[in-house]
Amino acid sequence: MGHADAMGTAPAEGAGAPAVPRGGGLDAITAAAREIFAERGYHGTSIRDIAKRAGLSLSALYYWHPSKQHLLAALVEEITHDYFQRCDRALHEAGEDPADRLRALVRVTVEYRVGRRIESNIATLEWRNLEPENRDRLAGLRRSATQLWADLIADGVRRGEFHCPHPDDARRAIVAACNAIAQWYEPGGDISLPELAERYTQIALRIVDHRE
Amino acid sequence: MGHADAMGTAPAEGAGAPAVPRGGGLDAITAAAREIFAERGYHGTSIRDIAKRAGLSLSALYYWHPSKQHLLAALVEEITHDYFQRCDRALHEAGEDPADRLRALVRVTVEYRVGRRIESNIATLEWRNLEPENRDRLAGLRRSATQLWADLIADGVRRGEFHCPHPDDARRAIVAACNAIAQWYEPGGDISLPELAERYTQIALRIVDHRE
Amino acid sequence: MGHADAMGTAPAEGAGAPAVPRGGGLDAITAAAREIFAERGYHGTSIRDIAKRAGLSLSALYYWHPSKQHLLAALVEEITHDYFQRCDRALHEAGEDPADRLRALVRVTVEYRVGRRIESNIATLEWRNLEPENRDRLAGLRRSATQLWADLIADGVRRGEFHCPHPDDARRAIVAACNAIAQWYEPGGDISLPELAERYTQIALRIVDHRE
Amino acid sequence: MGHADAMGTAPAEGAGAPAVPRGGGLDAITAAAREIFAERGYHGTSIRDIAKRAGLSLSALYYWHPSKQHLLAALVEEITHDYFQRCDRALHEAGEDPADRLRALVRVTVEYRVGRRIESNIATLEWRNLEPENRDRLAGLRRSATQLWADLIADGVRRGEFHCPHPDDARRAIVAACNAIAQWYEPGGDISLPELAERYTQIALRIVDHRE
DNA sequence: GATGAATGAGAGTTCATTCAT
DNA sequence: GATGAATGAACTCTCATTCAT
Repeated sequence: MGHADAMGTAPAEGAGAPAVPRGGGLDAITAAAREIFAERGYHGTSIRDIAKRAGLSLSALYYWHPSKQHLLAALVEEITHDYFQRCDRALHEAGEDPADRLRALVRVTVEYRVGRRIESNIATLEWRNLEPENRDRLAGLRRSATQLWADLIADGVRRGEFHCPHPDDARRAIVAACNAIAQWYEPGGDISLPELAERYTQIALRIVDHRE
Repeated sequence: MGHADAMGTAPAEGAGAPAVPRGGGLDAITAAAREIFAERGYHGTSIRDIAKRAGLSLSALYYWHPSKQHLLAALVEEITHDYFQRCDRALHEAGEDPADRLRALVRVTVEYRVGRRIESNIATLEWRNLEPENRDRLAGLRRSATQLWADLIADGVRRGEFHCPHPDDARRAIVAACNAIAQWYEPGGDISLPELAERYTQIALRIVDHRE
Repeated sequence: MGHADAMGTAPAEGAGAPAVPRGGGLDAITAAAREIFAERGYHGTSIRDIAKRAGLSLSALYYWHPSKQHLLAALVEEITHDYFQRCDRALHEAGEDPADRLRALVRVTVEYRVGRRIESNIATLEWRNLEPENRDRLAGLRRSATQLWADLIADGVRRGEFHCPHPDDARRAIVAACNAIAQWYEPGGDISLPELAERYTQIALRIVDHRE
Repeated sequence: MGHADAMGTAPAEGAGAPAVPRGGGLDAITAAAREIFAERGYHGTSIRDIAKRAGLSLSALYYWHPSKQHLLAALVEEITHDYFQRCDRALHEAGEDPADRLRALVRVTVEYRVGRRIESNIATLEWRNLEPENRDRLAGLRRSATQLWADLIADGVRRGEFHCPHPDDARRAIVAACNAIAQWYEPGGDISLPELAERYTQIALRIVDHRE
C-alpha cells in the first residue's frame, strides 16, 4: 500500500502551469487517471491514455501502481474515505437535533457531489469494476456512510420530528437525489452551491416529512 | 440500418420471465448481450462472451448485428422506447388530475425499474458508451420522457396542487429516487411491487409538496 | 485438448515447397514452435517469432493454442508420447532375452535422439518450463519410460546375464549417454545411424557388465 | 572488463555451505543470480528478481555488472574455470597410470556435480544463452576440459589398458553420465559422495573396457 | 557503494472484425 | 442462417537499462 496514502489532496497547480500538474509522477498519474476514468469508465480507459495525459511514459505508471486495478482502487479508496470523513465531521459539528443533522448531511453531500463531481461519479460508477478483494475492503466504509443516514433518520422518527413511514426508502430516496447531482450538474451553472444545498435540504426534509 | 428494425421483435417478456432465450439466434444474442452488458458493462464485455452465452458462434453474431456498438444501440433503443411507451400509455389512462398523473408515472417507473431491472441499468449506465450518432438519435426520446415529468409537475404547480418552489429539482429528485431502485432492489425480496410503488408514490407526492 | 492430437506426424513437405509447411495453420505453428523453442528455449522465444516463422499472424496462433505454455505442453506431450510408444513397440518386438531387450531399447533411443533430435532437446531442456499442472500430467509417462529400462536391467541381473552392482546407476548412465547424443550429433555427419546405435549398444552392454 | 575480474573473489564455499550471502553487495548478487538462474533459466529470470533476492536495489546490481548478460558470463566463467582447475590439479596428483587418471577425473567430476550442483547445471544449461563473444571466450576452456578426457583415454588405449573401439563415444558416454548426476541428485540423499564417486568410477572403467 | 524514478522496447494476450464457405 | 479460420490493432504488463543524486 503505502502509495495510496500519498494521494488525497489534489496538487495545488498554479495558474499558467502546464496542463499536467508537476511535482512528481504520482500526483500526475492520479490526476490523469481521475479525469480519464471519469470520462470513459474503467474498461474504456487504456493505461496508455492515462500515461499520456499524465505526461509520463507508460512504464512510469507501473512504478507507482502495480496494476490498473490498483490505480482504480486507490482512487476509489481516497474518494470514499474523504467523503465519509466529511460526513462524520459535519455531523459532529451539527447539534443533536435530527433536522439539523439531516441538513448537515445533505449539505455536505451536495457540496461533495458538486465540488468533487468527477470523483463522485468515479466512486459511484466504477464501484462494480473493483475486484472483489478491493470491493470488500471498502465495503465497510460504504456501509458506515449509509448507517450515518439511517441512524439520523431513525432518531428523527423516534423523536417524532420525522414522520416517514418507511425510513429505509426515505433514506434511499434522499441519497439517490443528492448523488444524482453529480450527473446533471454543470460546473459554472447559474445556480450557486449554497442555494443548491438549501434546495436539496428542503427536499430531504419533505421526504422524511419533517414537522417542527 | 435494416438491422435496427429487428429490435422491435424483441420478446415482450413479462416480469419474472426467464432471461434465457427460446427462439432463434437473434433472441439468444439479445438476451445474452443484455445479461453480460449489465454484469460487466459495455467495455468490460467482449463480443466473444456474448456469443458464448448465446450458444452461438462469433460470426453468427455478425449476421444479426454489424458491430458491437450496434448491438448496444439496439438494446438501449428498445429499452428507451419501451419505457417511454409505457409512460405515455399510463398517462393516457390516468385522468387530468396532476396527483393522479404523478402517481401513474411513478408507478410505471417503479414497475419498470423492478420488472426490467437489468435493462434499466443498461439504459442508465451504458448511455455514455453510445457513439454520438446513436446517442443523438435516442436523445430526443429521453428528453420526451423528461418532459412528461416536467409538464406534469408544472401543471400541478399551476393548479395549486403542488407547492414545490423548484420544480426542476423536484423532478430530478423523484426520477433519481425511482431510478435508483434498479440498483438496490433484489428480486425475490420481501416487499411486493405494488407496495413499493405505493411507497415511492408517497415520497414523490411529498417531494412536490402535494396538498389536496 | 483436442488440438494436441492433431499434431504428431510432421507434415510431409515436398521438395521445393515453401519454407513453411502448408496445409493449415496448426501444422505450421507446431513446426515453427518446434524449431524456435529448440533454438532459443522457451523463455527466449517470443510468440511473435513463432507466428512469423509459421507465416501466420500473431492472433492466428491463439486460435489454435490458448497460450504459449499450452503450445509448449502440446509439443512436449507429443514428443513424450511418441518416444514412449516407440520404446514400448520395440520391446514387444524384442524377445525375452535381457540383452536383446537392452539392445532394442538403446537402438530406439539412439534413433530417436538422432531422428528427432530437435524434439528430443525440447523434451529434455524445456521440461522445467512446463507449469506444474502440465508437468504433473506428463510425469507419469516419463516414469513409465524410466521403468522400462529399470525392469529390463533388473531382469538381466536376476537372470545372471548382467552383473552391474548398482542397477539404478547403470540405468542412469546408459540413458544419459544416449540422451546426450541429441546435443552433440550433427546431422549429415560421417557416422551412420545404425553404426551409432551399434556403438551405444556395446557401451550399454558394458555398463551393465553383460557376459554371455 | 574490469568487473570480470571481481568474480575471482567469489566465495569458495565448501560443500553444504549455505547459499546465502554474508559479504558485501557483489557476493549477494552472485549468490542470488546463481540460485535464480538455476531455478528458472537465464531468460526466465528477471534482473529484478535477482536484486530482490540479493536484498539490494535494482541499480546496485548495475554498479557491479554492466548487464544481465555480463552477470551470466561471469557466473559461467567462474564455474568453468573452477571445474577445469580442479581437473587439472587432480590429474597432476594422479600418477601416470591411465586407470588411475580416469579414476581421478571421474571422482573430481562427480564431486563437482554434487558439491556444486547448482553451478554445474547453470554451466550446462545456460551455455547457449551466452552471447557469441562470451561463448567464444570460454569455448577454449571447455575444449581443454574435453581434451583432458580424450588424451587420457587415448593413452589408455595406446597402452593396452583400455579396449574401447570408439574412444570418442566412450568419452562422451562417461562425461554425459557424470554430468547427469547434477540433474537427479538430491542433496541429503542416502548415498555418500565417496560411494557415488566409486560407482561412477567403475562404470567409467567398464565403458572404456578396462582390463588390468 | 547505492538508490529512486523514469524510459522504450517488447512480452503474452485479447479485442472487434472479416471472409470464404 | 451460420461457421471456422484468420487478421491487425490494441491491450495490460514486464523487461533490461539509464541517470541524477
